[in-house]
Amino acid sequence: MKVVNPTSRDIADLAGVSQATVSRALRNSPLVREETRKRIQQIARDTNYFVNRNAAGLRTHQSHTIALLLFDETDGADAQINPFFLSMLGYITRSAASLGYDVLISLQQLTDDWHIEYQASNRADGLILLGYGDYLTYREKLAALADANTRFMIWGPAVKDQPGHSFACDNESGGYKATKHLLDLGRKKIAFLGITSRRCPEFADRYQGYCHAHHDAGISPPDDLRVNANNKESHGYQAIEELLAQGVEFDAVFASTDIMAIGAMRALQAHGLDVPRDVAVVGFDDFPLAAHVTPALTTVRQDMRQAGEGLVTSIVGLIEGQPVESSLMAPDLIIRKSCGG
Amino acid sequence: MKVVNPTSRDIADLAGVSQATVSRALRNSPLVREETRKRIQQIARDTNYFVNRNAAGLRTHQSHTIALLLFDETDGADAQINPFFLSMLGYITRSAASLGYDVLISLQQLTDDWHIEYQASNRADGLILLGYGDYLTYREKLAALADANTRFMIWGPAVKDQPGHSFACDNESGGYKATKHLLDLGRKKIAFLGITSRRCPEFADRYQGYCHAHHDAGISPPDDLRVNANNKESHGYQAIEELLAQGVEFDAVFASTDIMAIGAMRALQAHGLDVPRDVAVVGFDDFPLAAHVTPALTTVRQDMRQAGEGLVTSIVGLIEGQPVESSLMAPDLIIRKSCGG
DNA sequence: CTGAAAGCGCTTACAG
DNA sequence: CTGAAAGCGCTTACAG
Repeated sequence: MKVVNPTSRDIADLAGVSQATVSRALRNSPLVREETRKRIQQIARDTNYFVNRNAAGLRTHQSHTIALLLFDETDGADAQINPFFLSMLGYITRSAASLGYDVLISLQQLTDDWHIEYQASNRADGLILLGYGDYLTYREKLAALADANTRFMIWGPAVKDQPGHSFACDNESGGYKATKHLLDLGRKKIAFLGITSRRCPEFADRYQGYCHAHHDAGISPPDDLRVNANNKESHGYQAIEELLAQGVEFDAVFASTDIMAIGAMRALQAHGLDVPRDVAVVGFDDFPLAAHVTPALTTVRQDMRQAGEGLVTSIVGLIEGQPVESSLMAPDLIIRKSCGG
Repeated sequence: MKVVNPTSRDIADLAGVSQATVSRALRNSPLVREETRKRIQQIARDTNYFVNRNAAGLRTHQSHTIALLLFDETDGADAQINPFFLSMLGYITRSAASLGYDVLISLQQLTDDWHIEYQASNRADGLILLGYGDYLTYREKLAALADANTRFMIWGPAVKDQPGHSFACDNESGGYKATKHLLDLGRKKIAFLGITSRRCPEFADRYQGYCHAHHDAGISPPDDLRVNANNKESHGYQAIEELLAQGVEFDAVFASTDIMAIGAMRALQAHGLDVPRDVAVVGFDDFPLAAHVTPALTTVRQDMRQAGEGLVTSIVGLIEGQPVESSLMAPDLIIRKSCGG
């Protein structure tokens, strides 16, 4: 009973059956008699036998592994991952496990030459792409992936003609809710922080929601209150300083992400302005910090659990040949303290 | 030039050499002539060929993969991972990548039957174990892992006779620094939050440091100020309520983790006590929230980068047969606002 | 420096 | 229901 690294052949010898029968028994094939199957499975358990994944994978051309590719436009020095994406990780891992898949993670610079390799090398059956980045660079890579018949799911809005499938929250609706909330509270001059170009579809969609809410309120969205800012705290900070330096008046800020919102709050506070009395602030994401800063940040929550599970279900669907549609989930406005009211 | 899923044989045909030569060329074997090697590598690039990992792994009995096993005593419902461990993830992934290893992640309940399987199935060459848990349950599992000749690194203190190797910060020194800081600020009655039993060696070590600092100051550590608490915000909260309910006096709190510290701060504030004026608070970990709560938390920082890299270097060393020692890194006291001073 | 050949440990048609 | 056999795509002794 004591074999060092048992193979299915060892189990077969122990059970007095052929190796093929062991293989069938362990995969619960109906072709093998129940009594035989149970006996074999017991022996496998007793000997700590586990099917060699490399051998099985080589035969079946499957790895039962999903590669999670996180990319970020951050500078390579710091290996800190955007906490917003990190919070999805647990859900992704768990739902992958429940469907019988392992999760391989990889951090990539957006500029890296990624990664047809994961699937081509049979390390993963499919990819989940997570990150905010420049859509134009991004898109080229997606096309290359699609060309290579790689299966992948993108976290992000379904952009017209974009290769592959995606899953995201309804960013426009989120932007609308955030802005309407501010408007309903009587705020008149709402600054928008984020990139509005089509290079960043999620931010652009949030901006669309912002505009839409203004129009519905009979206001045309003020152009001088739109500040380009990247998804970094320091950029949120700078954006506010710019606005202040220009002497533009504003009584609210809608930041495209919580990270920017927090930078913005700090800048406001550093300049002696009270949040929310002088300036109300809304973020987007509801990342872990949001509830803990002072004042607690009102924000648009994306349900990370739904996101993680949706992404995994879809990629597994793609892998297993089921039809998959890109889809959107509805975000919720989480009202805390940063808008007063 | 257009092959769908090329194998080394396809590359061989294209290059007019044998398949063996392709294999050698791609592994940069000195056995193949430079000109030949370059030509083959070029063809591989042009055709998007990547070595099939399953086949290579089957031959070599290596996966070039590290499994990262995160376990937590949290209830399974919530798949949120302790942000402290999450912050190590980026560093682990990057340093693994730089050494040519992939990272597989898995969440486990401490009660799960883990995971000889990862190595036995050839999915991973070695394991990194990350989590706080009950040492007694834990230890049994470690012994099973060691029995199965699994290579693993534990994040945590090297406990006497514990199977395997570990890497951690010097928890006792950290506890000492935190407590001495409080004592130096004139605090006299310092509550300790955490489990002090040997079931939780890291917390017990932090407590040792706490006692040690008291002794060095000529004080014997007060026993009625020691409250058992698990690594959850709610437990930190409850611990303070208990102390308050009992009417024990205290002017400072040393919590074994930032998570507990934050729960403690909230409880204090909820009861109208000012932090740090009435009660100073120190945490441990310097997890992402610590700098952002109000007042910003003074805490003992464990260098996550050093931790991640240390863990990876060690497990790769173990995999590649180099001698590896368990070791400790020095933690730093990060002074912010929660102790005044 | 290169090739022919064996074999890693499985899965699955094929035959019975 | 079970077994003998082929073959997945590599790596690496062995021979030249």
